[in-house]
Amino acid sequence: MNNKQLKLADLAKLAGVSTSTVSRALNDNPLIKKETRDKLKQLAKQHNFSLNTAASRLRSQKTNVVAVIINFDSGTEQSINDPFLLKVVGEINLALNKQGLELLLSNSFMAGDDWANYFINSRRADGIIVVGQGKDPANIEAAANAGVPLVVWGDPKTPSNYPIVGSDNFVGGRLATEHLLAGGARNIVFLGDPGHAEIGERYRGYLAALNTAKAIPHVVSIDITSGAAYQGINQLLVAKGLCFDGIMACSDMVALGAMKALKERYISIPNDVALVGFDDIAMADISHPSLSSIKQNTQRASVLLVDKLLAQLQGQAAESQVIEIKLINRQSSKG
Amino acid sequence: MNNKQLKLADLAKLAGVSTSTVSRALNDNPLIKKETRDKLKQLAKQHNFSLNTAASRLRSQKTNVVAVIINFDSGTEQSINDPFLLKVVGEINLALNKQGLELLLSNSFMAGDDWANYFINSRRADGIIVVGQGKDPANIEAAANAGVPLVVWGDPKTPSNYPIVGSDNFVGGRLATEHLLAGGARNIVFLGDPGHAEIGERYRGYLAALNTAKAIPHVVSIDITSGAAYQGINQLLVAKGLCFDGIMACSDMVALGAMKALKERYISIPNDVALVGFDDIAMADISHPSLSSIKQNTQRASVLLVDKLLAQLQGQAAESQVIEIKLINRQSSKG
DNA sequence: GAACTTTATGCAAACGTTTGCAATTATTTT
DNA sequence: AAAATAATTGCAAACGTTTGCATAAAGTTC
Repeated sequence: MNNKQLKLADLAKLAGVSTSTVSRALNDNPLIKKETRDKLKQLAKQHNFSLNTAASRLRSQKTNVVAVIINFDSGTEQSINDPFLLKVVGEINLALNKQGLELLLSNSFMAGDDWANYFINSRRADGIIVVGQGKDPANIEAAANAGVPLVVWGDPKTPSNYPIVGSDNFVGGRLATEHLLAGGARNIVFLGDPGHAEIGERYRGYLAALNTAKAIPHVVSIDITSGAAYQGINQLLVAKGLCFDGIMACSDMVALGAMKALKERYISIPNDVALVGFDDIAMADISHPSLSSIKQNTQRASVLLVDKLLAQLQGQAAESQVIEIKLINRQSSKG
Repeated sequence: MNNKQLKLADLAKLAGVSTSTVSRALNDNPLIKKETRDKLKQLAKQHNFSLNTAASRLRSQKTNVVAVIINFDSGTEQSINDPFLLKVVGEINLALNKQGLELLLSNSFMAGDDWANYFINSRRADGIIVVGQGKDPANIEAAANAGVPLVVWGDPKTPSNYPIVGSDNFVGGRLATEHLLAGGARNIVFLGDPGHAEIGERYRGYLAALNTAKAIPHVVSIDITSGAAYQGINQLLVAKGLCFDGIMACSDMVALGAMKALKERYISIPNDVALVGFDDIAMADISHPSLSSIKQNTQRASVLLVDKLLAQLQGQAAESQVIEIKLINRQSSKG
């Protein structure tokens, strides 16, 4: 369309002012008289001008970009398809945009192990949001130690030198388990891998609740996928029969996989086996029977993540923070 | 950690060569002797050096970034939560990474209406991938007309001056409907909004199949959400009773919403009502009964999208391309 | 109305790469 | 061994902003 790309200097010439004035005006610098600012902004819009971010970033040493890393465990089947993690990314995107920041979506494949280097030294981004603690916090710690502005979605109770925002997974696990116990379940299976940070907390909550009720724990350790859950419950049923009357699943997708296995064998939910998931994804409400779940307030979490990152970018400290959780009682468990 | 950020000039001094040599070496320019290249790369790694992308982009006028825009219809409830769209974004991310490109995740809120200006003139990205055609192609067309390298995930049969990669939605709609007819259904409801480009094609495929079979169409137009589908089917049942024996849903999430409404009323699936969805998301296999669906090969599509964008970046033309689809026959329909 | 403060603008030097061209060195040819 | 060619490397000029400092204009105070 434009045969030649307009630059700041051209705009300045058009307006009969210096480039510094235009630059300041477009950045809304109060050093420039209000009416001059408005006039120049108008002119810029009119000529379809937009600043060259490369030049701007080079000079100002600031990118206004935040890298979001989806931190999958390698060797796990939990994939880019996990609806919950993707939902969190979506919410973070909105929260960032609201602050005028952009989102560079990344993963360990691209970023390698040295995140400080890849993102910050290279001026790709000003800070990092990590979604998911994973099993091994080495990369996160290394980045934090290198002084990178960084926040993590994960379990906020984990000791760390970087802020973690997330649900109180221990309480969530305990709440879900107490709910199952209250419904009359005595033999409750924990379905998930306690080796994973957040899930481990949910597991300890589960243990605590069982302990109080003097019930016996039983864990079926699986990947965080519905397929693995389906197989896990199937195998358990084949091997030991219906030896349980409750399942506390580490996520909704996992719960739904288990639900399928139960339904296929005409095991009544919640009468024979009661079931509680975690996350409260859209499908929890749509499944039949609908799935009781621990709702995580991802929207609030995303806003907090961004706030805390912003604080760090301005040189302030930021603390980990727990997000409230809520048990959503649906048909899969006895209210 | 490092109290001072290393730059190319420092590295050059360390190695006793000029900055141009280091620059060329790190970019693997064959002008530099192989062993010098290797030595310098080694040195860079050892000193944890990484290029300043801002400077590099400014000078080379290339960003190696691709903007991905999730193109929601405004006024629609289809949201950032849609698991299918997010899955596509995930796959695109992988495909881009494989080519050494990075993904800037964006949406209409951030980018406004003038995408050429916001992304390209400002040197935020080299090209754009739009996920979803939406109801109104004005923004896409404007960008394409401005000469922006651009590809779209959508219905490839749509006439356009930009390449669209996607499934053959017409054939998909026809296939699904024929499958329902073959199972004995005669009164098949189309559940979805035909005003949306891709869904419209599915609808026309549905009509074609019905026409051949001399069956009568019936459309329930709803938003692309499971909640809307649940309500839509519920209202239909209340108003007219069980006046249908098949549902062709415009997406799996929609189909699952409908399924819930049916199950709640003890309408047998597939005996009373057979059901086919579209997308083949993970939940289709996990729901009970499992959901027959038209599988879209998103992985292949993503690779093609990236290839075609790359072609444009190199000044070559690229054409729209149809991706094969496949009917996945599960329990929700009579095979 | 001179001395001072406040407000508004311009000058010019960065920011850290990449790259056309020139210069040097090594290799081959005559 | 000189001349010609090929293989490496270095010089220095961009790329388009932002910003500290200097300057000019306007307003205030005594």
